[in-house]
Amino acid sequence: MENPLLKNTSLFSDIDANLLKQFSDVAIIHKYKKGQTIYCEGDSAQFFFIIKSGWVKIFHQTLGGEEAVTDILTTSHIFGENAVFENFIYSHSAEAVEDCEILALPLSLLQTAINNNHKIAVNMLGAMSYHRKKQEKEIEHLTIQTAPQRIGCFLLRLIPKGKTKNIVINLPYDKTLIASRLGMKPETLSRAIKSLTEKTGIKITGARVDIASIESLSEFSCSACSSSYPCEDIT
Amino acid sequence: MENPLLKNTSLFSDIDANLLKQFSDVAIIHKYKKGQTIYCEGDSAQFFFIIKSGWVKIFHQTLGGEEAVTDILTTSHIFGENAVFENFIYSHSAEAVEDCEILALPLSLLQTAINNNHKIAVNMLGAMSYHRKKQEKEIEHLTIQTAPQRIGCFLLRLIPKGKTKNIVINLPYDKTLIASRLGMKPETLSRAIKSLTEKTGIKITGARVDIASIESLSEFSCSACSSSYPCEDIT
DNA sequence: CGAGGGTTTGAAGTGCATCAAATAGTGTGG
DNA sequence: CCACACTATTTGATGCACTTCAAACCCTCG
Repeated sequence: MENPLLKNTSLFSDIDANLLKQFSDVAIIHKYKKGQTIYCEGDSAQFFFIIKSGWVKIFHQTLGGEEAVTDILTTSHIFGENAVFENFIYSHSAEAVEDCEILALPLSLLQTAINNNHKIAVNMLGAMSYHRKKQEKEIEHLTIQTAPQRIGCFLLRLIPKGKTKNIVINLPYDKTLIASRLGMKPETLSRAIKSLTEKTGIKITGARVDIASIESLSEFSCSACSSSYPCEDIT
Repeated sequence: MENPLLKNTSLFSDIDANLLKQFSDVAIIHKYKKGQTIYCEGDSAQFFFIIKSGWVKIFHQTLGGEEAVTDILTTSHIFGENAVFENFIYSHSAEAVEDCEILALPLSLLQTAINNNHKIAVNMLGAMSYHRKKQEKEIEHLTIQTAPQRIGCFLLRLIPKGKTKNIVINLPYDKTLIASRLGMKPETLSRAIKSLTEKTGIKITGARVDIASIESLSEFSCSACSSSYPCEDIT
C-alpha cells in the first residue's frame, strides 16, 4: 500500500521488489499536527522519514532559543536518514509546520540495506550529492546575496519549469516561515518584498505572486550568484 | 609510492589492494603555485584530487567578482570528487592558496569503482555524510553567530584535542583568507578580533594565538550555537 | 633601503535587527 | 452572519553590526 510513495523516492528507485517489500511492510504512518516536534537534535534515532503530505522544517536551535532553519521539505522528501552515519543520533531537529502525514521507517533496516545492497548505497550517494550541492548554494546565498535578492532567488525556484511569462505562483507556507528559511526576520522580509517589487516589477499580494516577466527578476537576483536562472533543479 | 597518502584517505580505507593499486598506478602529482587556479566552476571534470601538502580554497564566484569561500582544505583532504554525481562538471572552483602538491586521480576510475565496489561506495557515503554535517554547521554559523563568535568558534576548532590550558596555536593561513572563510571582510576580522580579545582574554599577535583558558572563549562563542565545545570533529 | 602586500585604524554609510504599535486576516462561538 | 480573540503581517523609529572607502602602518623580501 505504501509502495507508490516509496517507489517514487529516489532512494528506492530501481530497488528489487523484495527489499522494497521489506521496507513497506514495516513502514508506519505517523500524523503530526502543526507545530508538533518530530524529533530533536541529539535525540537517539530509530527512524528515518518520508513525507507523504504537509511541510516539515529542519533546523538547529541554540540554548538562547534562536533557530537556524536549514531546510523545509514536503511530499516525497526524505529526512532523518543521515543518523545512520551519525551513530544513530539526529544531528538536527525536525518539526511539522502544518498538519503532516509522514512515513516512518526503521534506520536499522536502512543501515542493513546500505551495507548489503549496492544499489541502495549508490542511490543514497546520489541523494547525498544532491543535498550537498543544495547546501553549497545555501551557503553561497547567505554569504553574498542581500535580503531582497534572496527572496527573488527563492521565488525563481518556485516557478514551474518552462514558464517564462505571466507567471502566478502561491507562496507555499506563511511568511514568518519563509523569513526564517531565508535567514531573516519577518519584518525584514516584509520590507525586502517591498523593495523587490519596486525594483523588479513583480507583485505580491498575500500569498499570491505575479511575475510578468522573469527577466528583470532574475537579473536582479542572480547577479550576486555564481549561477544564473534557471538555477538548476535545486529546490 | 603514493600508497601511504591514498591509504590514509578515508575514502580508500579497507579497500582491497588490487583496486588501490589501480588508483595509485594512474595517480599524477600536480604542483600548484600560490594563487594558481586548479579548476573553475562549470569546467568539464576529468580528475578528482587529494592534497599531499599545502592549502586549497573551495569557492563560488559571481559575475561581479564576489567570492563565497565554502571550504579551505589541506593534507589528505579530497576535493572535486563530487563531479562524479554532477555529470562530470565541477560545481565549484578550487585554487591553491599557497604552494601545493596535489594528487590527481581520474574521475572515470572513481565512477567505475563506486559502481562496482561496494566498500568504496560505503566509504564515499561516510565522507559525504561528514561533509554534509560540516556544511550544516556552516549554515548555522552564518545564520546566528556574530563575527567575533565565528572567529572564536574557528579558533576553538584549531585547538588540538585534549588541550585545555595555556594553548598556543598558529593561524594556518593569512587573515584575508580567514576573513573570507568566515564570510566577512578583512577589516571586520581585524576589528572583531579586537573585540574578541577584550571579551574573552585571549591574545592574538600576528599569526600567534594564546588562549589561557578555553572556558571563557567557548562560553562566548558557543552560546549562539546548537552544540557546545568541543564542537565534535568538524574541521 | 624601498616596494609591495598584508593588516590595522578611522570616518561614514548601509542593511538588517529590534522594539513598539498599527493593521489585516483568520477562525471561533454566539 | 457578526463580534471577538488571536495570529500574521506591515509600518515606523531607532540602534547595532558589518561594510566601504581611504589612509596609515607594518612586515617581509628583493
